Amino acid sequence: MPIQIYNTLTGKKEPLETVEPGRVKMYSCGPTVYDYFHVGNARAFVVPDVIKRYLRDRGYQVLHVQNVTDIDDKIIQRAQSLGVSVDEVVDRYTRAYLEDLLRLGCEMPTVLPRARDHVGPMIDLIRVLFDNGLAYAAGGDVYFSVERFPRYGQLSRQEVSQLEAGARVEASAHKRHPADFVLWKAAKPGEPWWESPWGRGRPGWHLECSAMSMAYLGERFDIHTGGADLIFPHHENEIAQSEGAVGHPVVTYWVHNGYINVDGEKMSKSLGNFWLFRDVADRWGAPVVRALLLSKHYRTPIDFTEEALEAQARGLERLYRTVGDLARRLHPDAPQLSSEAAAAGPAEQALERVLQEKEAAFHEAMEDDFNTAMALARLFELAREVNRYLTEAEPAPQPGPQPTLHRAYRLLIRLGGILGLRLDEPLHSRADDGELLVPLVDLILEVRQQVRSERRFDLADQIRDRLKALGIQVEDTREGARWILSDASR
RNA sequence: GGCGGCAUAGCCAAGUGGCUAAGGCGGGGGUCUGCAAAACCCCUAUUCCCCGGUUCGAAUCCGGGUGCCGCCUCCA
Repeated sequence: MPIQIYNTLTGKKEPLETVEPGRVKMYSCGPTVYDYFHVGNARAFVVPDVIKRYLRDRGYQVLHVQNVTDIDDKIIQRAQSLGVSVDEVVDRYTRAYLEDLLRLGCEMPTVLPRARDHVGPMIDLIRVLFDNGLAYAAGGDVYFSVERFPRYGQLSRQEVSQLEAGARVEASAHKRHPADFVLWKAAKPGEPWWESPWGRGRPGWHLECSAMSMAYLGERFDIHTGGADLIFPHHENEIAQSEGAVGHPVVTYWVHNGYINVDGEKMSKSLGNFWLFRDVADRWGAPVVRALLLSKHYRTPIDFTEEALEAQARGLERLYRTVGDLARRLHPDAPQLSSEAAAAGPAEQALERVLQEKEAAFHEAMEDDFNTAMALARLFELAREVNRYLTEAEPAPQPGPQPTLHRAYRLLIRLGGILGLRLDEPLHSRADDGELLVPLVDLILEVRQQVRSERRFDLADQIRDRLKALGIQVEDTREGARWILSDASR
């Protein structure tokens, strides 16, 4: 079945048809580097990352461009309030962005263009817009004339006349029409500037995405992503600039993710109700944040709460634990299934069937507009089926091959990987996870096992309780004790 | 004033014309276990905000209502 994508431009799900066969070109609006990013921003990074991973799994080669906005009024303000240079703000938060992006489990985009490195192409673009009669200079600024671009409003379903009537359009003495937007902004004293045919200044915010997307992806590309708050005016203006320059549609599918809410209201910098991703990741673990972002369909708003994080953490623990159990069974040193049982007993055949079923269902979910909520549900079902096999159907441990369990393990890892969840890595990790931790805990548990074999259970329990208080959860199983890092507060 | 979205169990959430309304968390009962934890099993929505309509059949389509949210200004 072809992949279905919801297109904001048409308001419908459409089958994916790429400009070039087998190749997807995707542009995503990245961060403005003036602060650490919050969970709302994180969603806008995770969504294209999952789209990319899924498309690649389906055999597409994906070229992904995600910009870094390093020219912006907010950066200038931030530099002033911190009393440091603009360059320093840009440097600091670009670094932090990349760090947090990787921690979120996102792959590096193929290209990460910075606005500062593309002022030349932006100026060229303004020239073309002048040539096409869509731009005008006024008071040192250059504006885009929305009245000269008949298709203005197509993405957000706004009419230019209605925009005029609305109370919230930015007024400016220089604008011919209230909805006109700035392409080039004259520099005030003390602000960063670039030379241009219209004097010293800097490009308008919307311009960079037009210039850089076309620079790396060409005049026609497939997918453009961003948060729903960018539909108007950012993406509307981007369409006006790009189409106004080349004379035809540039982007096929416009994909917008829903907001992250706090107490029913949009999480945003201006409201001050934001949670920085790095803070939440410190406390709950980055995978928990990522899974929560994927637990609802990408277009639906998510209310971000402690309760939701808690529920997500508990669910994920089961998933990770299942994979950990499988890994232990499959370890060369571990006691293994007898060969006759592993060969093709009814239990193995049943499990094989389940693996196929769940894999197909996972794909069915993902190809329907990247329904990660449903895909995640199939992953949970897979884990339960594997656990059921492990607890009910497993015969006495003996050496022998276990192809079904190997397949189960690989499938979980692969499907988890499409969602960007590394199920084979620890769910909780800490800054102080040194080389020492693992052998040290193993040593303690070895001694505790000795104590248990002497049936001194009160002492054994005390060790377990004390470790739990340190965030190390010990579980005794038939094959001995196992342990995971968990949140010490729970 | 214009444009758009949402309303499904105690909580979160998938499902957009027809099989038993996914899945997660929580709760109850059980199996296993020195205990605990984990895991597994069973139970936890006769019904999808309300009222009409279309249809053999609707959570799903149409009309009306109520409530909440968003965009129209920087915002992911």
